[in-house]
Amino acid sequence: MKKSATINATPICKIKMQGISDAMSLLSGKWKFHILGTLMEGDTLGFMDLLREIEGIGTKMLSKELQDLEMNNLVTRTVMNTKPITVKYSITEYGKTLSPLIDELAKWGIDYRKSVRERG
Amino acid sequence: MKKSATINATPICKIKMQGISDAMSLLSGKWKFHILGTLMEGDTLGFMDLLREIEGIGTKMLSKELQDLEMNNLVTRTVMNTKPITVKYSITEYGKTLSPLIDELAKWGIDYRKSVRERG
DNA sequence: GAAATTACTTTCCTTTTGGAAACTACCAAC
DNA sequence: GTTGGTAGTTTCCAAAAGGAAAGTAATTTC
Repeated sequence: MKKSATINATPICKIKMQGISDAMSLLSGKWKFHILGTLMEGDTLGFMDLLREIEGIGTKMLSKELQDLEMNNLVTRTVMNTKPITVKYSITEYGKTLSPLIDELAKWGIDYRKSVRERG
Repeated sequence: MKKSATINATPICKIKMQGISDAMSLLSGKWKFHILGTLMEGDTLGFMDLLREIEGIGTKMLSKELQDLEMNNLVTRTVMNTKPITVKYSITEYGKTLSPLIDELAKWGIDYRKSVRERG
């Protein structure tokens, strides 16, 4: 008799695994959590503000990631009627639902660093 | 006066951002959460078991990701004295600390899918 | 009119990631 | 001795991700 999947074949696990895949498809990449985390702290920030806040990011990646996040309704982009024009980015209400996840991630990372230091 | 980072320059934010980077450096990639999630359900599983449980993964990626996870003390690999030899993989106690994060991720992904369906 | 600021986009390049298929190696069953 | 199961490794390749630098375009300041 040929063996097949048993654990992940249960409906509950299948849904959970798909949830993981779905979440990762929106949030993967080097910068998304940093951008979202910064916008959660800063509420509304301009493009150059974000560029300055997020250490190491370049204009191309920032622009591309913001577009991705906007498409997925996690961030809003508003062109202000100023001279010179400015653009403000904010996190959406829906984007704010990521707050527990981002906090968990940051917390785990901080604890991990501690645990490595303790073990040496 | 030249502007510089204000939000992420605060010590608390710097630590948080580093936490995010640290966590992501261990957990990035297409398969790690799936492997860890499966091992949390299945407790101890052989290589072929994991290959069967995790839909879509191939031997190369499974092998490589398991090595990564083992190196970071999230998974243990034990060669059993059976004939033919079998290998069992389990999640470590430390690996289990990822449970809240994985649950958050899965939960958010499930909710996201729901919200997309509702909006159409 | 030259420099600086806002907000990007484009191009070119390197690195990383991931997958398919084939191969190794050991052992058991038939 | 051939098939089938264990547990991988290796090779070869394609696609995705990411970065540096230059370019675009509008306006304001000096």
